[in-house]
Parts: sequence; structure tokens; C-alpha cells
Amino acid sequence: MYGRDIMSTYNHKQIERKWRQAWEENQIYKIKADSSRPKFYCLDMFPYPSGSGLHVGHWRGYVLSDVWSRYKMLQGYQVLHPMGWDAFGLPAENDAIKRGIHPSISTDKNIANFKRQLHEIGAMYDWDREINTTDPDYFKWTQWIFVQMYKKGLAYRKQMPINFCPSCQTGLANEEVVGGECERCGSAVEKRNLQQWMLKITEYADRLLGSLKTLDWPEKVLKMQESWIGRSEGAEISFSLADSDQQFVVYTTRPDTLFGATYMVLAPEHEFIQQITTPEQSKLVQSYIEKSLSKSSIERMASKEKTGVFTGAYAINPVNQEKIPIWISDYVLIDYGSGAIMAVPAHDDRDYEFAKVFDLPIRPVIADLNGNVPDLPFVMDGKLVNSGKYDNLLTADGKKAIVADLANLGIAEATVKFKMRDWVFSRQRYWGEPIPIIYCDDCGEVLVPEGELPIRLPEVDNYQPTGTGESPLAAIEDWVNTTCPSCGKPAKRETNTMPQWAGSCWYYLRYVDPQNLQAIADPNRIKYWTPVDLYVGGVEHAVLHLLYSRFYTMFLHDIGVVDFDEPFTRLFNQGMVTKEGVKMSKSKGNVVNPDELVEHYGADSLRIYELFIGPPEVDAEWMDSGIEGVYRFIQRVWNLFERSLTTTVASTKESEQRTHRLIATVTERIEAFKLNTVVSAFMAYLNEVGNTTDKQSLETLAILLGPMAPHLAEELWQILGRTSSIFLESWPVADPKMLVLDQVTVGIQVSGKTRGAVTVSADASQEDIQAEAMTLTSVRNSLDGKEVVKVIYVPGRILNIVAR
RNA sequence: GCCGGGGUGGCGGAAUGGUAGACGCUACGGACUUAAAAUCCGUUGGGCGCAAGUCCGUGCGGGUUCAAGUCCCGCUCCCGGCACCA
Repeated sequence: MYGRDIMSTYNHKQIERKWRQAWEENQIYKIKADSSRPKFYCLDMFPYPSGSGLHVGHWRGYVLSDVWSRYKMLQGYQVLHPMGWDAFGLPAENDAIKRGIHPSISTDKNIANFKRQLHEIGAMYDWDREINTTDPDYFKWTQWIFVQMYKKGLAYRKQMPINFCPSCQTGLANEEVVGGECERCGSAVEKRNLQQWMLKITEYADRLLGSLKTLDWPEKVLKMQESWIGRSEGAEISFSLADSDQQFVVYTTRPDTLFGATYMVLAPEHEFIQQITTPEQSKLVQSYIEKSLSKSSIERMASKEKTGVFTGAYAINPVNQEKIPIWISDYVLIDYGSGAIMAVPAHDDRDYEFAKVFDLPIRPVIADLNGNVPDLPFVMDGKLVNSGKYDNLLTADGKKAIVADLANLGIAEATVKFKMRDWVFSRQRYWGEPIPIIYCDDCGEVLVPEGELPIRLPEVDNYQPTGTGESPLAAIEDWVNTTCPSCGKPAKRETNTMPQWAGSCWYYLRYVDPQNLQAIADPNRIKYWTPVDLYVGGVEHAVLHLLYSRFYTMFLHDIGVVDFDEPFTRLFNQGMVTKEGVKMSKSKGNVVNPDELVEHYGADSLRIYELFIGPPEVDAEWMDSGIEGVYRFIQRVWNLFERSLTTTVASTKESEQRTHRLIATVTERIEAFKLNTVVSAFMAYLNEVGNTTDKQSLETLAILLGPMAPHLAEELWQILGRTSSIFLESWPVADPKMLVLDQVTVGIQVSGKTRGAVTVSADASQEDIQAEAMTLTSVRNSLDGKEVVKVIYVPGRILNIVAR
């Protein structure tokens, strides 16, 4: 019995409260590995629980992933759709500095608020699987991975100039510096020479690049990673000094232009400079070095005008024994290649500029394929000229020939270089995972034994970073002072902590077995659930988190923890939600708070509006009036059910066909991530249906609505007389036979110009359609006095009468 | 400079090479109401026309095609990324 006499109005508060409670009680989203069913792992990039809470922009990704999770669940998959907290990080620590409250306290408070807000979404998270990167039982394994890397020689300590953010008071990875500024706070970064922990991500450069092509990721992100890794093929060539047998090495991708090298350049930091500089040039050289070292990277980038100084020394070009001057300039970078170049001004933009400024010779050695020397600098491939016995070789052949000949002399080697650098992994801050290393006067650097993990953070009174490159932990005597695990003598702990990325590099693994105390996760569970099938998050992590996590995963593969190289099979980047064209943020004061919208319109309305706002991968402008339209839509759905159930409407062929068309459209569009047009499809369906429809249609409609409007769908399911959750039903499959239309509307064109349309039965012949078309005034008008040349008919779509 | 992505009504946006503007918002008109809100119905790319109709229209200029928002060539503007990586 589903008939009801009295229509009720849609009450989102009551409905949503009721179903959220029911879901918790029934625990229908509680999942377990079940090898008899296919799995789907749908992951959101977990948030940093900030003090400002969620805004409607955060909702966008979470709704999208929940739609997919519920869709897959209805298709019979065992779905893992977890949520957790990336809770180490500077805001909590800065807050602690200001107020003296331990970061874990404010973090817990923020998590509670986030969790409450996330509940409002009505997503099918299994909260038993919640993780928190600051939980010692979690970061034990973050430290454990570091230990494994150390054992494999992938974690090492080095004194080197690194990027340092004066505002965050900590060193940064290259990936965290954007245009010379700190990725987090926007301050200009400085160079500081500090003892650093580094991870050898460069050892994985080739693999990180190579397997990009296996990923179903947005092209944009793949390109960004590719250019970040920055592979180039070239050669290392040794040059001898003119007046000694000392040598230095340059890296070049254009060994074919070696005959055009008219000077050499060393980076100002190059250690060879001190040995070769002549006394006459010494003063100039020293002051140039000092000046360039004092420049921040932002200054160094800002002015592209070439500067430099001659060292007074000369090198010998190995192919022609020519004596060429050695200069120093900051346009050569110390940390790429060998920090030294051979300059070929005729065939390199930068060398050309430099040669113009200092009036150095420019000698073309590459001509175009016709043998003409084009305007300089000519940086493309061509044919070698002025190159002795190599003349007339093509660029590619010239490279090979010259490198091969020099290699025989033992002074050249073909090599591959990467722009990507090793990962600066230590932070001089408190609120992060302590690096599990102990320093002993006798034994040196010693790993903390795995059995002693996790190394917890001590309680401190002062969270203030020292700013001297030491972490606040250094001041906590009874924490720093320990004993050497190897010899037992007094020793000191490493006081640097890990960057925030450390915990997020592997978190996707922990969700499959979050409480495991013996292992990172149970191998069987890892095998069943991972890798992640769909990963949803913002594009801002394109070369940070996503690169680091790929690196960690490859390492975990190598030590046998996982059996794949790539953690995230498919990636979807949702667009931002903007207000007045700018990104929502607390500091700009343009945040739209979802809490009030949920209160006013309900979670289902907000969910659908988040989808309807625009193509999910594109940024979208928030409009208050938009959610009104969606709210009206939901009420219309509600009213359709209420009206239909107070009368009895029989199903017809037409209604069945209509329903199958909806199934087909919705399924197709979800698969294609065109979620805004899924909403349109429902709206169009509703316009078509009219005031009432049959029960069969209503049941299908309710299920199809489930992924987008789960509370509403459950309630509709119940008023249809069903007693179990709608999410235990199956996603309907469209019957192709029901998609065949009885009548079709065929557009009529005359010479390619649309003149109207005729509606005919689907089996009408071309002749029938043409005859029907001739009845249209507009068709007759445009054919008047003309001769029909040919007629093109695309069945069911268009009839084009070509006339002259 | 290099690499991506894009430019369609008043707005957000739809369109496997096949009736451009679905769907929604806004605005306007109407119904209901004492009135308003809500709801429902209608109109809503521009021009001409009483109408039938007709001309123009997807950043600009060419091209391919029976047919182009969609494909090709050249430009232009906007957004994002990288940027002295030899």
C-alpha cells in the first residue's frame, strides 16, 4: 500500500535528519574487504583542518566523489570512500606560538568542527576508518618509511644552500617555492646554507616520468609533472685550462655546436673559480660573487639583463684547440648540470644576449637545411658548418659524432639530466613528525630502532622557531638528550621535523587498515583495495603532493609493501568555486558558508547545486539565485511523487521509453563526469513527465536520484512503500530496445541552411520525409526557381536538399 | 618566451561534423490572491515584418565539406603552469 490521501510538503530538515540518523544506525556504509565483490576505492584529498571550516568550494569535490561512490555502490561495488585529517602544519603551530596552547588541542577542536560540517554533506564516509596524520599510531609509520628509505640510502644529510622562508622560519623544498616566493605564505625566499635531510627523489626521476603515460589523469597535471621532472639528453664534456692540465666539466644538450663555443661560463658559486682567477681579475670576481650571493632568488629572477665578469683564465676547446675565455655569471645555475657551460652565442638565446653585452665573438656553426645561415641566434636544428670534418652533418648526427669522438679521447660522455632536484625534507619547526635519527659522538648518525617508533613530540613551553635553522625541539633538553641505540652512550636526537607532505604521501594505504599496530596495513587488505581507483582534489597539488606520493609509492613497491608503482589510477581535479571572480578565502572575506545553506535549503539542494553550477573541472562563480532553482527542482520532484501516489497512473510504452532514456542519459553523463548535465537531464525529464506518472517510473527515478540527493531518494523510496535502504538496490540498466523512438523529428535544410523540421514515424523513408518537407513554406520558398542537385539524408537527423 | 586550457544570449552553461542556445538563473507578461510571498502558465540571441516569413548570429580572417561552435591554416584576447635548467 503506498497510496496516501493527503499531500505533504517537502521538509528537508526533517528528512535529512532522519536519514542521517538511519544511516548511522544501520551502518550501511561500513565496509570490509570482500573478495567476492569488485571493489572501488574513491578517495578525496584529505583536508588540513583549518580554523575557518568548510566553505562551498570544499563541498564541490566532496560531493563529486560521493556521487561516484554511491553510483558505484549501486552498481554492486564494494566501495571504500574514507576521510581523514592532514593535521600537521603551520597554522596550528603559529596559533600555538601566539596563544601558548598545544597545537594538538586546536587541531582537535578544528577536526570536530570539520567533522560536523562534513556530516552535513551526507556523504557515505565510513568514520571507523578516519585517520589523522598527527596520531602517533599513524606517524609511527611515516617515520617507519623514513627509516626504510634511510636504510636504502635514499635519505641523506647534506650541508647546502637551500630555500628558506623567513616568515615561516623554515627551509622549503624546491616544489614549495613558486616564482621565488613561499608557496604557503608568499614571502620572498632566501638562500641559507644549512645542514639538511634530503630524500633522493631524483633516483626515481626516470620512473616518475616514464609511468606518467600509464595514468588516467588530466593532461594538464601530466604535463606539469613532466616539465617539473624536466628530462634532457646531452653530454658532459671536459675542458682543459689553457695553462695547466686541470679540467672542468660542462653539460650541454648541443654538443653539435661545440665549434661555435666562444667562451665559457661558471656559476658564481662554482668552486673552480678560486683556482683559476688571475690576480688582476681577482677583485672584480670576488665582488661579483658577493653581489650575486646576496641576491634573493626573486631578485635574481627579476632582472634578466646579463651580468658577469671575466676570470682572466682560458680553456681549450677540445675539438679545435682554440683558446677561449672563462667568465662567471649568475645566469648559470650552480645546481644544474655541472654549474658550468660552454657558451655558443650563435645558437643560444642567453649566450647571445651575454655575448652582445660583453662584445664577445659570435660564430655561427649551424645553418638551415639549405645551407643558409639564418638570423642569429638560431636555436633550431640544422646542418653543421664551420665545424671542420663535421661539416654538413645534421644536428642529430653531429651530436652523436662529436660526442663519440670525444668519448674515445675520454673527455666526453652522453648523459641525461633532470631539472628535478632532491627533496629538502627537514623543517625547523615543532609541529611535524620528528625525524628518527640519533647523533652519537662515537657512532655518528644512528637510526632509531624500529621497535622504538614512534618518536613522539615532547611537550614544550615555547613553540617559537629559533630562526637559526634549529627547531624549537632543540631547546627541550630531556627530549634531545638520549642514549645511542648502538653503543648506549649519551647521544642527541635529531631536532628537525618532517614536512607536511610526509604524512600525506602514503595515507591512502592506511585507510585500508587504519588501526593496524603491527604493520603499515595488512597485505591482503592492501592487495584488495589499492591502488585508488578515483582520486578527487584540487589542481594545486599537481607537482607537490602528487609527485611526492608517487615517489613514496614507487619506493614502497621496491621494498615489497605494495605491488604497483602508481597510487592513483584516475585523477579528477575539480574547479574552484569563486565569488566575484576570486577564490574563496577567509582573508578575502568572500566565503559562502554551507551551514546556512544547508539550514535553509537542505544538503540535497546544496549537493545538486554544487553539481549544477558548471562543468566540474572548471572554476565556477557562486550565485545565490542558482540554489533557489535547484530547491524548486527538488520540490517539483517531491510534488510529482506526492501527486502520483494519491492517484493510480498506469505505465505506458511512452512512460517506459522516457524512463529508459533517462537511465541511459544519466549513466552516460555520470561516466563522462558531466555532472552538471546530469542535473539538466533530470530537470528536462521532469518537464516532460507532467503532473503525475506511474509507480515504475517513480522507482527508477528515485534510484537515479540517489547519488546526487541521497536523503531525498531514501525518503522517496520509503513513501513508495519500501522498507530497506535505496542504496541496497541496483543501478538500473537501460534496455536498448526502449531507446528506439517511434517518431523522429528530422531537420530540413536547403543547401545546408536550416529551413524547418518535420516529425515523422521512425520508419519513414527518405521519400516520405522529402515529400513532407516540400509542404513547408520556407522550403518551397528557398527552392523556388532552383534545380535540385542532390539530396542528403542522415537517418533520423537531417535531410539536406541541395539546389542550384 | 615556452607549454596547457579557453572565447557561444542579459548571466551560468548545452550541443557523437547534422535543427546552435538544452537545462537553469534573471527580466517581462498573465493566472491565483483583498494584497504580497510562494506556486502555476507564457515570452525571453539580434534585426525587419500585422503575419506567413526573412536576414544576421558561437573572438577575428581564410579554408575543407552537401553541412562547421565542432575539422584544418593564420591571427587576436583571456585564464592557468613553467620560466636564465645550458
